[in-house]
Amino acid sequence: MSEPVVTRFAPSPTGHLHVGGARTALFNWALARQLGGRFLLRIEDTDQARSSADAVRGILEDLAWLGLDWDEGPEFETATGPVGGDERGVGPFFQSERKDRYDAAIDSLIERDLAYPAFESPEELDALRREARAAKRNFRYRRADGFDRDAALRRARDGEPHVMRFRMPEEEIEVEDRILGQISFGEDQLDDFVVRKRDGFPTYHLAVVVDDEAMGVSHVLRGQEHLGNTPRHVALQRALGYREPVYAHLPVIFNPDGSKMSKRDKDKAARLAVREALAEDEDGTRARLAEDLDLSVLDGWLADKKTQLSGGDLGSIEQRLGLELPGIDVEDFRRGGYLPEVVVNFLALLGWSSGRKDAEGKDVERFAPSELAKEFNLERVGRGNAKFDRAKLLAFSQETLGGQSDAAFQAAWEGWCTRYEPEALRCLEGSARDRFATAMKPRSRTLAEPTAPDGPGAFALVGDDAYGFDPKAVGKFLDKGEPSGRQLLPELRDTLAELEPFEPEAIEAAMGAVAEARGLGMGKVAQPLRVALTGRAASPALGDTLAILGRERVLRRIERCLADCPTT
RNA sequence: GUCCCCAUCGUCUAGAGGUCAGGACUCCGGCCUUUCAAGCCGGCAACACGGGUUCGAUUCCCGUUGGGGACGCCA
Repeated sequence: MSEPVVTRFAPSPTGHLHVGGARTALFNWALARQLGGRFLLRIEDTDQARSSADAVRGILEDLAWLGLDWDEGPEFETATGPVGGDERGVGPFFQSERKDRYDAAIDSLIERDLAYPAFESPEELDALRREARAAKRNFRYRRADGFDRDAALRRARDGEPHVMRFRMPEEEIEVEDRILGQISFGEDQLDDFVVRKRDGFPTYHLAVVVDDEAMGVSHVLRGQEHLGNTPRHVALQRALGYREPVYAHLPVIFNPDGSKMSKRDKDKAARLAVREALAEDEDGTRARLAEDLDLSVLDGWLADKKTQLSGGDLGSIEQRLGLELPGIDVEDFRRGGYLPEVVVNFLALLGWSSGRKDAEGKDVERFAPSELAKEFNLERVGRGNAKFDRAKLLAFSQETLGGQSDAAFQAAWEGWCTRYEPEALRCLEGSARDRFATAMKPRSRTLAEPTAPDGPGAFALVGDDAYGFDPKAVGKFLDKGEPSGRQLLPELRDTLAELEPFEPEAIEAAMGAVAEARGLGMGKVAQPLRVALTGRAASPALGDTLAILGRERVLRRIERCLADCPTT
């Protein structure tokens, strides 16, 4: 009888969930769903220095927002109910709480002389590595020939600082990867890696193997950067008498420039910008950043490119320095106004394709999460790395938004506003808000665009005397013509002042009647009005534009235009 | 430097010996129209190179080149 299917996502809580991690989580989730197995979430917080409770919460939130519900793992309340738990009793799911299990495994290795204490300091090892590099050699740690096991064990027991290293078998290790095929690693490139750190915590390699066994993980789906770790894990499994899971390594996700998309990209960009700003104006920059940042933290971060700042700190740097940091975290896309199902769909296509065509012979590439859960498979995961194409993501987003019902779009948009732009909602009430949302639907690629300062909805959100007039539009539609748009405005104002009801259809009809009475095309009336009301030559349909603003604001704006708009 | 992985339009990809090499995104036209969008129609654009194998290679093999990843007491 075959083992039940269990997949897992095992992030380390050192920052937000980024796109690469989200894709890994998604594929694990989809595979578990497709195979009727369980999807498990485990928090890998064995790095005491870099883990934080905030980061854990952030990752759970991001996962829940994406709709990747986990069957086992930390308990969490989502919009659709609780997720997580420990039905099979395989928890806890925080590695920091499982230390005794790792110790037991390590002890069993030590007893059988499969692991041993090593006393080199990090500095010594560093020197050895540099030396090897300089001599164009590869550094591999192997236990010395004359190693005195008893003496080493005694020194360790006596409290001398040490790590425990695993005795990597001196043989070639073959890995069967479900995506990449057979891969073999020569004995000469494997070394005695650390299984227990100086601080007593297990390393990732040890912990992952122990936990996957204890939790019955059957399929390990992870990024290709882990490929080289696999022989270590396999060797450990064999030494410990564990089952060997199915391995599948996912292609890497790239930035548009071809570099690997990394959770550290934002820090990288910010660090660069801060350095530049510092070079230009040291004191001024420091003063500006000090307003909401701890400068000692900042200096440490500047000095060590492996450290990451919190999202909040990064955000304030972004703001203070007027930068635009690259979006790589799930939260960036949420704030950017993308629907979770759009993000999920797009992520799914980064490395996977259905291979199906529709009736017209077009590739099927739009998938709801539930469809992914049915259709996803390892066989159709590609081997080539993929660039993250924001333009295509945007197109997906626009198409999805446009395909929603007016009510669904509005609900999603209001939800986004409540979280990120509550002010905007206060400018628009009742039917004006409904009309605004409906008018924005085909004009928005994301939920953030309706309220964007230069977006299609800006005209309605700005004060009646706060918008500027585009000189080109004024020249063309207000100043030119016989009669000029400007000359037409008073009549339009008077008509509008009396019009009942003040609604799109009636407005369009009334404006059409004015045009017809004067023997003009609709454009001769609509465009001047548009410019007067919005300052620009482009806006939603005329009736909608006026109805969204409402009679009062329309009249006020026409007056202002007549009084203040300069002639070109 | 060592090891590992990868290679079809600019990007994401379909293709599993014989196809006009298909689709999507981007870009460019056109239609629609009171503007901007949306929508509809159309267009540009690819098998990295060199050897094999084969009647026939985008497809199989080898090499070259190019890209990427890993070489932590991070995960």
